[in-house]
Amino acid sequence: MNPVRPEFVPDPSLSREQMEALQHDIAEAAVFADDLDFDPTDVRIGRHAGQQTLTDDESPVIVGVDQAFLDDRAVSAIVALRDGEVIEEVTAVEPVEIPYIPGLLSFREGNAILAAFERLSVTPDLAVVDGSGRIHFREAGLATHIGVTLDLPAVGVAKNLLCGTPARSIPDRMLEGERIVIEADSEVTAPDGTVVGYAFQSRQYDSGSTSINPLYVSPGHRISAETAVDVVERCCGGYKLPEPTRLADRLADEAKAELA
DNA sequence: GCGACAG
DNA sequence: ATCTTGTCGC
Repeated sequence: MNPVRPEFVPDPSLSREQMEALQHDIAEAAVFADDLDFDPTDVRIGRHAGQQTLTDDESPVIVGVDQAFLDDRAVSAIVALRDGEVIEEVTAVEPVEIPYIPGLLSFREGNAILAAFERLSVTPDLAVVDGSGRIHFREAGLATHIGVTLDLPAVGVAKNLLCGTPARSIPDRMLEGERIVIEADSEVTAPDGTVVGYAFQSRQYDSGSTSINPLYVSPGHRISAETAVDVVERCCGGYKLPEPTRLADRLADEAKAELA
């Protein structure tokens, strides 16, 4: 698929000010409420896979998106799943123009991701992107940028919190399935207290001294914070990361190995 | 000025 | 994200 909003395609040659201005425009175009063409409860990946009661073409197509890097090149990988089964895999390699800058990640990785989407033949119902969505200084993280540019429902899944404040302190050990609201604070453009995402414990050990950290889930586009977590939970299959992300991560590593 | 900061 | 073997714990 191709950009529906070409004016939002990330241009790494922009000045920092221009990048931030574009993010403000993207945030205004973003929809942080459910506007999905499928029923979230029909997402059955991981442990729910195969228990589908819908016909194939009624099951939502979920794509996982992840990147790997080699020198000054970014490898973007997309894995499309329907009812827990891989139906398509694509990769794309693009040169990276700028270094990693907190808050401007989409300008570093965005073009590789969009190039991969151009190679994708199926039309996804939802994208699970590695990184933040609305949990971002200007409410325009990678998942939001990609989602709005393609007008594709998207959720952001990050392993660390970029900004925002947990409604209650995150304990050393969260219980599996537990959720803690992440609210906007003075560093986020949204009014203080706005729910911009959730800390979500997708997996946890039964006991012991070691524990797994939660995921930070936030809406990217056309989905609410609550539904974003619901669908991510339905995408998990016994591991910390949702299955679409794990598969895309592995595919990106394999594609990277082919480059070396 | 200080601290904080997805991948 | 990436560089990397063994190793501690379940």
